[in-house]
Amino acid sequence: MTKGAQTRATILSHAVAMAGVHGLYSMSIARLASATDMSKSGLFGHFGSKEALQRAILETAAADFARSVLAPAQQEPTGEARLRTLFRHWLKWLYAEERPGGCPLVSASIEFADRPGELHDYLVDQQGTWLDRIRRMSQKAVAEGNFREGLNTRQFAFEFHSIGLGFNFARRLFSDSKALTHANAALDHLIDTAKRRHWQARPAGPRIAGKEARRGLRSDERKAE
Amino acid sequence: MTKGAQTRATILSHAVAMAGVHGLYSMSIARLASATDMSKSGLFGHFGSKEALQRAILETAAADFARSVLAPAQQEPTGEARLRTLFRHWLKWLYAEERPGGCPLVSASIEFADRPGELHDYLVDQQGTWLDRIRRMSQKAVAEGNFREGLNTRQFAFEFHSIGLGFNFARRLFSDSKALTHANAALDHLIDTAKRRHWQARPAGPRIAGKEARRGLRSDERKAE
DNA sequence: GCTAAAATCGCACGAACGTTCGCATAATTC
DNA sequence: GAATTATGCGAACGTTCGTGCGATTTTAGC
Repeated sequence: MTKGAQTRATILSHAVAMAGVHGLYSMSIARLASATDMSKSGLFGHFGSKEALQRAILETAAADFARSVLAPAQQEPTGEARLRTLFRHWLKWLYAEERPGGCPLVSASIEFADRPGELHDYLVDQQGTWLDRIRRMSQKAVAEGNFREGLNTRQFAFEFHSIGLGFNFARRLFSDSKALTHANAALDHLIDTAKRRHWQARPAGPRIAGKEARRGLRSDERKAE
Repeated sequence: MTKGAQTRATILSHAVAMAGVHGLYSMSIARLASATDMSKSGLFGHFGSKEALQRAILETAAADFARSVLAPAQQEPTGEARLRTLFRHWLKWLYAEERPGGCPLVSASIEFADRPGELHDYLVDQQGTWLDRIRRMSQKAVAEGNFREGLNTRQFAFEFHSIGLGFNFARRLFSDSKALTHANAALDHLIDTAKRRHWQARPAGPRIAGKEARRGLRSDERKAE
């Protein structure tokens, strides 16, 4: 019992790293077995199928994420401070040197975005919860009066999340050493905008006319949450 | 000659779609052959190796991208209008109904971010050029006086790119119908910020103290380009 | 320390993979 | 229209894939 759970944990630790580099689908049981000094069949017995292994990998990654990113933020006071702590730990999680391949949840989400199945559904749920958590944190900052009233918190969560994706991309593909700086500056922009009572009221600059102006996207920006 | 190039194009058209869903690595020649009503060996003969096929897929995608996204923007006047047109066509490209799996270049970049080889290098180069193009367009807007002087155009390109990644993610994984609205609103935020002469000078709100304030990331924000 | 259960192994399987090769047929050139 | 080249097919290759099974070793409870 104890032994089984222990090897299982060892396997999954290697598996998360391997899935990050090769992807959940391309990662093979034989390679994973040789990385953990086990036989294919011995390793296989712990999961019963490859899909169960993939599922376990995602659950392991989600648990790590909760421990490394969510938990530290939960110990901060609510509002802006908690959001900033969340962001900081998220970036650290996205680029952890000991885990090549970046965030396995992000990689898997891209990999399974258009492939229906259990893994797809799990990822939609997991990532949806993550985005909603960001939204609720920003909503809390609104309720506390730090962020402006009427802030579109879904929009806020979208932009918050986008910055992390941009960081993940730049840091992993380009090894861009400035990515962290860019991401932090982008978060500052975002939070400043969330605070400003009327972000539309800027020093009047030349505004281009034509079809761009007709989109009228500004309209839903004030939508109550 | 003519015949060969024609079938090759047909193959690649199917291949781009298939690579978007299954990934460049997991996509198999047998499945691609059956999708194009050809034999495995007949199809294989056009490329000589799987890696050459993958490479051809990326080149096809990049050429499509240039035609669908870059070319329309090139016909607009430089500066903000061109950037907005670029963005609009980029979003359309990221979510083209006829091409499941989203942008193959983005998916492949995630897939090969940590796998060295020819494909990795190609993607680094291609995506690097793309980011640099955004940067140069924003630099043009600065030179023309529409964007503020001293704007960190690398930062601008980072944020511009991040919004697209966020859109790609939300639209594909969540089928989020609001993703387009969010992305457009985010671009408006970004461009407004790029115009404002001193974005730091906002109505003073409560600023949290502590370790967050010590990061001092603001310092490189004014870095000359 | 014995025993039942859990964990692991070696081996084999059928299927799918990328790739090769020789042969037929189609397209192009003269 | 004949000669030549380009194009595509079928069958087979060696390898790797996920998975199943019986035997063996290791662990856990008494």
